[in-house]
Amino acid sequence: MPIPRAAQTQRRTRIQEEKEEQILEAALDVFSQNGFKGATIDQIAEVAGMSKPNLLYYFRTKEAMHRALIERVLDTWLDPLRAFDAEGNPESEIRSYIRRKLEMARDYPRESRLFANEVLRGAPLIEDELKGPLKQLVDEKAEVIRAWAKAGKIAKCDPYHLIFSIWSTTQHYADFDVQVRAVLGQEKDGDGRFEDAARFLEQLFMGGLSIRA
Amino acid sequence: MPIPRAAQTQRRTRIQEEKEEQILEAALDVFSQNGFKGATIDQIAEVAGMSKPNLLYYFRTKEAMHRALIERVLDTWLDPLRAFDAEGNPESEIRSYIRRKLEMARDYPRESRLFANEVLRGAPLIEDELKGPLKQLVDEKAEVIRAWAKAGKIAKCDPYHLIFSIWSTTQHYADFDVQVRAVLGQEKDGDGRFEDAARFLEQLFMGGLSIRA
DNA sequence: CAATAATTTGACCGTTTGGTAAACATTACA
DNA sequence: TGTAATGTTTACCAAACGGTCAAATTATTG
Repeated sequence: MPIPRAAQTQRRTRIQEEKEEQILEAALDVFSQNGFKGATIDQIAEVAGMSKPNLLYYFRTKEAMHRALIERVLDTWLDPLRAFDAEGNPESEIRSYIRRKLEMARDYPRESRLFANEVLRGAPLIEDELKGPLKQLVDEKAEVIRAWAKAGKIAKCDPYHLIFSIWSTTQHYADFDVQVRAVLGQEKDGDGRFEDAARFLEQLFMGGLSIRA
Repeated sequence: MPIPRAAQTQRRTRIQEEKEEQILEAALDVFSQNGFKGATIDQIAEVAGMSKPNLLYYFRTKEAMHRALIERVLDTWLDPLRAFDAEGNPESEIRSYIRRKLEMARDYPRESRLFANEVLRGAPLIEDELKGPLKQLVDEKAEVIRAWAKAGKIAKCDPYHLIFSIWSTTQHYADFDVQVRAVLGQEKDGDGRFEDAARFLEQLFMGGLSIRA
């Protein structure tokens, strides 16, 4: 048989592992910068260092590539929120959640932009993920926050919007990086802006939740 | 002469005004949802209710359309920040800035997404605007905030990151609307989420800046 | 109303794009 | 080592795309 596509085989060969990894790495580069429609298979193939048909041997369509990429990244993307611990104390939990999210914006900006692009155009590929697993996870953590508020450990506030605001403020430094750099100017060009942001955001959220440091 | 392009003429006819308006309105729809590369001229023409060559009679290229659109929108987009008044008192100024930005996210989500798309892909068209006029405006307002902090009217904080955090938290409700809806579920489907968001954000920023309400 | 300028359209063009077919090369394994 | 499965490449296709052109239509004005 001439066409046993990689995706159809039962066991994955060493080559499959390597090449798929290579492709997804390249795809992350291209998709995150140009969005789904803006990215071309040729571009991804070039970055991955292989021919277009070879690439399509591993992923049958552009959409299949995008889907595989997003699903893989989504999983690790939510790790910080999953680490949010009901048993811990509010201050350190919220503090470290902000810090982790900010570190992800600094260290994995492509992943952040990939999501931003996807959500911006209506999240056609991950709608179910958002309404299902994501909502469930957020519901769970929102309950934790609400309990903290009820116990008087933090100020009463809407836990959902608290989570949204942590997401947005931290991811801003990845998604709007160009704008942030432009406004801050060249003097603050290294990763110093992340430290400043961390300091500010801690102050903002600790104060906003009436937690004195 | 057969081709006196609209853009080249000295005076604008009534028809030119109307059609260019029509086109930019349609372009806003399409560009904001699909990004620059993802949008097609045919799509815009269809939404605008005219033929593709007719559209290209008013804007010679897709990029010209995009540029015209972005420049026009950018101007009104910064109005809330411009309204930021050094003479006013910190509490009401920051409060109303947040409120205005949130209203814009609610009432002009397409404009917000247009920018998000543009900045996400590196802002090739507005790089100069960002580094010039925008930076200048932000610098100016940052100085106002810094003065407030120095006078003890608000807590000491990095004014740039304060502005970034207001931008990100408010625009989040336009740019990530799909995600917000998915997480909040259907029960909170009307514009109620904006009121909740406004309440939360006021609490967050007033507390974060040590302003008691 | 005539004539000139402005606007609109259908047909078309070259390029880019996502994807395929089939021949060729390599690897894994009996 | 031979052979079947896996992997790679060259050449190609149809559709979509940005944009052009000349002809037809409509609006403006002397």
